[in-house]
Amino acid sequence: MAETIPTKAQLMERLADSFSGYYGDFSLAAADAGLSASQAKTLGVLRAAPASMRALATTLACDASNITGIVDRLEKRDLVRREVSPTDRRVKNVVLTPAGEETVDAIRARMHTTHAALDALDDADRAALYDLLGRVFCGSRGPRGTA
Amino acid sequence: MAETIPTKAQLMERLADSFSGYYGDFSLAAADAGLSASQAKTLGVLRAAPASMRALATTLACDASNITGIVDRLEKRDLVRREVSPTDRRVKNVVLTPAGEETVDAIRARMHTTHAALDALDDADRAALYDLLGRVFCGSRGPRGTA
DNA sequence: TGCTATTACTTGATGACCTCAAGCAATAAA
DNA sequence: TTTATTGCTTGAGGTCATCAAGTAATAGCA
Repeated sequence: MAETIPTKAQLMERLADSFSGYYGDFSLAAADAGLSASQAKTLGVLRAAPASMRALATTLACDASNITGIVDRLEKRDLVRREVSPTDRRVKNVVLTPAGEETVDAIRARMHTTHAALDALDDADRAALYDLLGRVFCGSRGPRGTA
Repeated sequence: MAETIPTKAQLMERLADSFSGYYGDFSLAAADAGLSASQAKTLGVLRAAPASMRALATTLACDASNITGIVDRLEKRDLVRREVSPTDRRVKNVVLTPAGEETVDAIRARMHTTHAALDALDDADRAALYDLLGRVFCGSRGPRGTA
């Protein structure tokens, strides 16, 4: 199993390649839905829960003014809706519309390369990958972020 | 170890989160070097070997005309050099300059979050992650792409 | 209460990114 | 040679991304 142990540089290289592959699959799927990668990424964040403009900017690690434009374009397509917060009239919560939800699901379903690759793993491999990624990128351990 | 087995949807979600985390770390490191993520990604591809404009476009999954602009800007900073191919005068091979190599290495070294996370893994975990990523995204199995 | 931050969001300017359509030069195919 | 293909660049048009500046609402404090 543990073949020869990769150096850290090799691991970094592989991470770069992996994310390159994932990104390609993702943006192709997004393009199929007529969306840019940034737009699709934004929808993905909102799939979990609505978020304010500020929260989106933080999550997506970009300037708030950038979010204004992205949400403008998503709203123009009825994939998303701005709702003024009832508790703080400065903040606008961005909510996915039903069409937006469908779009996210469609994009994820269309990531054929990634799906095919995951299908090739057995349960133990999937659990291991999930766990390792969680430890590396999310600081978690179990499938539910078991602290 | 194999805790409860994650569903495919959970795995997809985690891949998205992981990608997000990696990308954030990467583009921050690139910004430290005064480069955009696309420019840094291009330099990274060239770190392995020189490539023609066409090859870069294919690898980065974008239009060839896009590469023209990116390489223009990299060349303006002496990080990269265009060399007319001796065998086909249409193609231009893009080669990393010494400054370009230094820059790639500096960016990779500055990915603190990722480095810290990898440091927290033991040898077996690293080997497992390397192997799993290879199978999912590169269709390979061992540290050397053992076919 | 009223004054002063601070915060959330938007706008406008500027530059990079990205795609498409069109064009030129060099090579390949007929 | 004639024709097609390939590699790259240019230009138009739209998105992405940041910064600086502005408006509106909230929070902190005398």
